[in-house]
Formats: sequence, C-alpha cells, structure tokens
Amino acid sequence: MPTAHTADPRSSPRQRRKEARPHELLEAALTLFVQKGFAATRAEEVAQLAGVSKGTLYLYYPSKEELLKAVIAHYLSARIADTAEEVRQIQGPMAPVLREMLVAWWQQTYASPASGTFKLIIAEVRNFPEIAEFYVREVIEPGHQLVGTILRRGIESGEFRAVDVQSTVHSLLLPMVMLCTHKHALGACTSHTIDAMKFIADHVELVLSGLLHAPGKPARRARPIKSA
Amino acid sequence: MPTAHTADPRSSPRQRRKEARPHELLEAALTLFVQKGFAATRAEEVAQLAGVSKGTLYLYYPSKEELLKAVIAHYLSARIADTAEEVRQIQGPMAPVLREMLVAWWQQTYASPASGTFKLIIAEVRNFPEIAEFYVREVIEPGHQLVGTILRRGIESGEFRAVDVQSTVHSLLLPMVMLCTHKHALGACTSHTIDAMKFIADHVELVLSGLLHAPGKPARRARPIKSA
DNA sequence: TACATTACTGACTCATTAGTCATTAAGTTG
DNA sequence: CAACTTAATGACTAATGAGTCAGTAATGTA
Repeated sequence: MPTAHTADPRSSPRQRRKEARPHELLEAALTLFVQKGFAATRAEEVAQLAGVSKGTLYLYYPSKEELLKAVIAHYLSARIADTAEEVRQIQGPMAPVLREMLVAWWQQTYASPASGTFKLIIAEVRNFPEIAEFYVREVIEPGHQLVGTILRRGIESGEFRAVDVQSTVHSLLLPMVMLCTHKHALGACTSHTIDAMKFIADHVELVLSGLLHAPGKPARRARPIKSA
Repeated sequence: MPTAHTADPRSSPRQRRKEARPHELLEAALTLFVQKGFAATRAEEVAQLAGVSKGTLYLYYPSKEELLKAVIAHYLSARIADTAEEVRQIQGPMAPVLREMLVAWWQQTYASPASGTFKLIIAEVRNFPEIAEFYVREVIEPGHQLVGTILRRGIESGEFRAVDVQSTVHSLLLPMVMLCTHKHALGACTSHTIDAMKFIADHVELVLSGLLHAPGKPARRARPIKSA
C-alpha cells in the first residue's frame, strides 16, 4: 500500500519533485480506483494519497479520465512480448513450461499492484471504450497467443491430447484473472479467503492431468527428454 | 434488455401501477448499475429506464444505496439450496452430475440478467461491506458446499482421484463466474468474443479428464453404472 | 357528477466535486 | 544575497446530481 509521504524525501511539505510526481500519482490513483471505482474516487483523494494538492494533480494530468487511461497504460506496459521469445527458445516437453513459467508469471502479477488492473478494467471498460481496444491489443491477444503456442507445440509433439486450444487457454487463464480480481474485491473485505498460491498450483496440475495422455497409452512421444 | 415502457400496459403516461413498479425499478437498476457502475449511474436514469419519474423511484426505495442492496438481494434470491436436495437424491457416478446439472445451472445463470450480479458485486463490495456478508452467506458458501459434496462423493466411491476438494471447486466455478463477468465487461464492448457455451462444455470435460482415473488403472470402482 | 384517496410528477434545494488560476515559495543562478 | 524561474498550492467557480415536497391527475366510491 502506498502510505504517501511518510518516509523518504517526501517528509516536508511543498517539496518540488517534478520527476517523481507522475509515478506517485499513478500509484495513488491505481490504489483508489481499484478500491472504490473510478466514479466514486475524488480527484482530491488521489492527490492527498500521493502527498500533493489537487492543483498539482491537474498540473500533471489534464483530467481525471486521462489519469485513468495513464494508470491503465502504465501498469499494463509490463510486457508479455519478451516472454514469448523466451518460450520459443525452449526445447523439450511443454508441461514444465506451464507449471513453471506460467505459474511464475501469475505469482508475480498477483503479488504486484498491477493485479488490480483486472478489476479496474472489468469495472470501467464499458464507460471508456478506448480502454477495451488497448487492453485487448496489449494484454489479451499476446497472452492468448503465448499460451496457445505452448499448447499447440505440446499437442504437435504428442505430449498433450488434441484438445481445443482456445478453450484450454481460457481454462488455464480465467481462474488466474479471477483470483487477481477476487484479491481486490471480496478478498479485501471478508474472512472468506482463498489460498491463492496453492490453488493455482493445484489448478495447473489438474488441467495438466486432463491434458497429458493417460500413462497407459503414450501415443507418439515428444523428444526423449527427462520430464519432472 | 428492459426497453422500458414500449409495449404492454406501460404505454400511456402517468399510470398507477403500484404492484409492478418495484420490480421494474429493480430491473432497470440492475441493467444500469451493471453497465455503468453504481456511482456513475444517476437515480434519474434508473427512473427513466423504468418509465417513471425520479420522485416515484424515491417513493419505493428510500435511497440509491437501498436500491442497490435491493437489487443484489432480489437477483440472488434464486436459491441454490433446492438443488442441493436434488443432488442428494442421485445415485451412481458423479461425472454426469457435473456435466449436466452444473453446466445447466451455469447456462441458466449466464443467459439471465442475474449474470450481471457478479460484475456488480466485484465492483461494489468494497464500498458496501454488508453486501460482502450477504453474498458469502447466500451464494459462495452454499455453492461451494454443493459442488464440494459432489466431488467428495466421487472421490469416496473411487470414481475421482483424491484431489484437493477446495481447489477443484474453484477450478470448476471460477471460470464460470469469470465468463458471466466478461459478458458484462469486455464482452459487451468488443469484437473479442468467447463462445461461452462451447468453452464451458470443454472446460468441464477437461477438468473431468484430470479428475477421472486414467483408463489403465481403475483403482476401486463406483457402482457399476454405464457412464457417458 | 361530486368527492376522496393516493400514485405519481418534476421543479426545487443543497451538498458535492471536477477543473481553474492568482498567489506562494522552493530551488537556482550570477 | 538578490533576482528569477517554475513547482506547488488552495480558495474559487460552475456543474452536477441526490433527495424533497407541493401540486396534479388517475382511480374508486356514492
């Protein structure tokens, strides 16, 4: 949680920190937009949480709506594209790729403030259609492409059964997105908690059990590399 | 979609319809709250969509917040409890129960306006904590209980592998909830569509593949009833 | 038709909040 | 230590929207 100007060089009032302001404002805005929703968050609250006055906010962002767009753009710029290249390099079975890379990606996302963007987008896309385009282009399509490629390679090599790729991508990713959303919705205000790490591990294992050929009938094999 | 007072006996203005108003207002409120969010929806819009004036809205609901609570309570009152009893009656393997009853429940929910309540709750719980309690007690707990029981019976009879019940319940339900949410978020404003029916069928089948014992090693069998 | 009841209306009030801008002071330069 | 530049401020304006209530008309009754 951003505790505003408690420690560090933000202690005395009326400091001039042109470089740091934009990011601090984005962080505060993300926190509040995710928590209360865009319409219910007052511009002054955002400024206050960032440790500046309302006037300063409008010095850096021309309107509340532009601030929202900047928040989304900033927290989604963490790119998926590089991971795609990484995956292309990998030899051998795809099961460990799902177990390790996909789960690692999710853990990182879940732990970071960026996990809130899912709830934010769900709540606000219908009011700001530009966000929809951006999100589909920058997140959904690359993400599906990436996981889809992993699955297709596994199917081609005979490691996985010939399931529907599109559906299976959803089976893998939707629970991950849902957990990020839950963290900032019910999870943030009830004792009804989910052990997220355990669930995702179990979930990926369950999907893999459905994906891998039954032990008795190995079909045609992938390259003979030791599997975990 | 509630097209307000186009057809039916709502055509002429200033009709006195004490009985019908509350439900029409709830329907309009659900539509708009789900679409735009609670804070961004004006009370007068709700009234207009329901074909009445703002004053009439306040005649039936004392405040916008009470209207929200009434919407949630109304659209969640469709009970899960009866289904639980139904399931208890059933003999034989549990796989068809998941394939048929669970999928049927979801299809019904997804098609109905009640599908919007998930998005609404996600967006608003943190602002209205009472909603959280209500939702956990009325929906989450009974729902998990129900699906958990099905899984436990399957595991006990040897039909399913001894997976973690809690995690598996989530693996089954979270994608369903996510699709309902998607329908009212990105799904409502992009060409990026998901074939929901096909996905859910595929998903349940995939989870079942991971859940059932591999064909080669049947472990101990359930009652010998034909399986689909 | 006259009268009574009450569902319904919409102009009003008042609190709230997005966005502005004249003023203030932090930092910088010679 | 002036003199200057500009980051930061907060009181202000203008607009919006929740909630009210005095009045209107639909319906029922004699």
